[in-house]
Amino acid sequence: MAGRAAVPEVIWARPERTGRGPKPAFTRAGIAAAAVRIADAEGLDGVSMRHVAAELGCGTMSLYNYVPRKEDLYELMVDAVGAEHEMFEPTGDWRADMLRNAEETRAIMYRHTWVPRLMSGVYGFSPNTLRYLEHCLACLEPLDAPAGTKTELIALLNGIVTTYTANDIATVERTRSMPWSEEEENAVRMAYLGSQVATGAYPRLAAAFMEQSGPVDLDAVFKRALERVLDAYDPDLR
Amino acid sequence: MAGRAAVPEVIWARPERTGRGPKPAFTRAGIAAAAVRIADAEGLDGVSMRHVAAELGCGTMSLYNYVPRKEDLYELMVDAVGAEHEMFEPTGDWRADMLRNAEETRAIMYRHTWVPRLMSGVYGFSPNTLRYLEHCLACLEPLDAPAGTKTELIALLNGIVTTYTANDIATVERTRSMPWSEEEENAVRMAYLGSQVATGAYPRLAAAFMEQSGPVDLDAVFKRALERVLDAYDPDLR
DNA sequence: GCGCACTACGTACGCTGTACGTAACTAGGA
DNA sequence: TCCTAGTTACGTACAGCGTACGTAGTGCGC
Repeated sequence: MAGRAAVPEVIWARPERTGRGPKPAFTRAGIAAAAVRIADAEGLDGVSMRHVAAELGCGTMSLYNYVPRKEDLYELMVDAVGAEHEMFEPTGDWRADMLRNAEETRAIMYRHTWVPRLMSGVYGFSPNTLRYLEHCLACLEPLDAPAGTKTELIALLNGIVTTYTANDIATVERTRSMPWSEEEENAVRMAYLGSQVATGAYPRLAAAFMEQSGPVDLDAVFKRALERVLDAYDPDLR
Repeated sequence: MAGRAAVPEVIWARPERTGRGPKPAFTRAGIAAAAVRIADAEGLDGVSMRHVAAELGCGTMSLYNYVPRKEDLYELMVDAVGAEHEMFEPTGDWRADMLRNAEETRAIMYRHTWVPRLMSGVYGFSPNTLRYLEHCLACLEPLDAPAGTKTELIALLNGIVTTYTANDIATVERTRSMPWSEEEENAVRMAYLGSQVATGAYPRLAAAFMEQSGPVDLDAVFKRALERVLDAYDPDLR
């Protein structure tokens, strides 16, 4: 093979196989699936080139025939879960459709808690990302607005889904290799937060804390935020 | 010392020093500053326990007296840049104030391009984070809404800042240890994107691409998104 | 049928986080 | 005042990481 690329490269621009030589034993999809399986089971930190290779049943360095850098493996993983998006027929109600898209993205992240951690490092623009973008634009067809505004809305919604879900999920990933549980960690953190608020150094924060009774319904908060943003882009409400 | 904690721990709940034994040679703030210096200069991947220790002029393992786990070092770093937020006197115009807060967060991220990568792994609730939250609540005092709605608005705005800025910045961090420049990488990626759109597989995306002439003004896009969200929470507009 | 592009993969290097053990130091209690 | 227990400091060591490089074998295109 002799030497990795000395020039930037998009893995999707690489043909999956060229004619010459022995038939490749694996496919990109298969590799991605293996990596996703490991990440789901052991967390993102369990995904090492060695581990993925072992899961596939090949030598570590053989993987590099398919994936030039580990970062590209991440790219493959994000694209793979992107395939879980159901690209339904738009109903004509762009608000409902976009809400559904957001809920689905959220569900994907809950299924694959490592996704948010990869989101801020990955290129974007993988095949499934592009298909999803196209799908969103199809859903937004009934919305009377310039294409630029539509893509801005899509980005905004995706951003909200990511940040709202990421914080909720982070602890799952973080505690995976720890000798204590997610609940224990959350309890300790909440205790600390309570002690800080109780010092009186943050009066308004304290008031906000007092106001809320019982645990926050994250799902409701999430939905409310989405509705607000949709409102902001709805011509019928302005 | 004998053994690290076997129970979850919030580093901020740990007293910075206890009475007994030799005086500590370093402070949390000093350690955080060293780590931030390295991350700014070499990227987040340059921040290793060894490297930070060397920057401080002490043995690697001495660091562990101050920072039980590397993750806590990240916590310190995020808190340290949080101090760069100017906690100005609220003007009474909550929209303008929140816009200013968002712009400042964005500026901080541009100064420290590694921040977004840490955002989705870190606890939150560090001292400076709490101070910032309190400050935001102070800015939102004139807004007539329940405290819950206000915190939701703050979370929403922060989320938008993070996602919008993260994507813009990711390439900087990614290409830092690569033999090619950020511009080269972006050019290659845009070329790929163009080729994909040109296949005709994504007609609506293609249309959106055609519509836009010249490079996107990211700053304008960012500001527009913020304004929309503020609209959505402005009682005067509903 | 030759050659070359390709796959496969073992070895090795420099790096990581950090467990553990030991030596030096100093504040608090007797 | 001295003793001791808790602390700091830090060298060594280990398991694991990404991946550069070299070699051996395979099969398509000329």
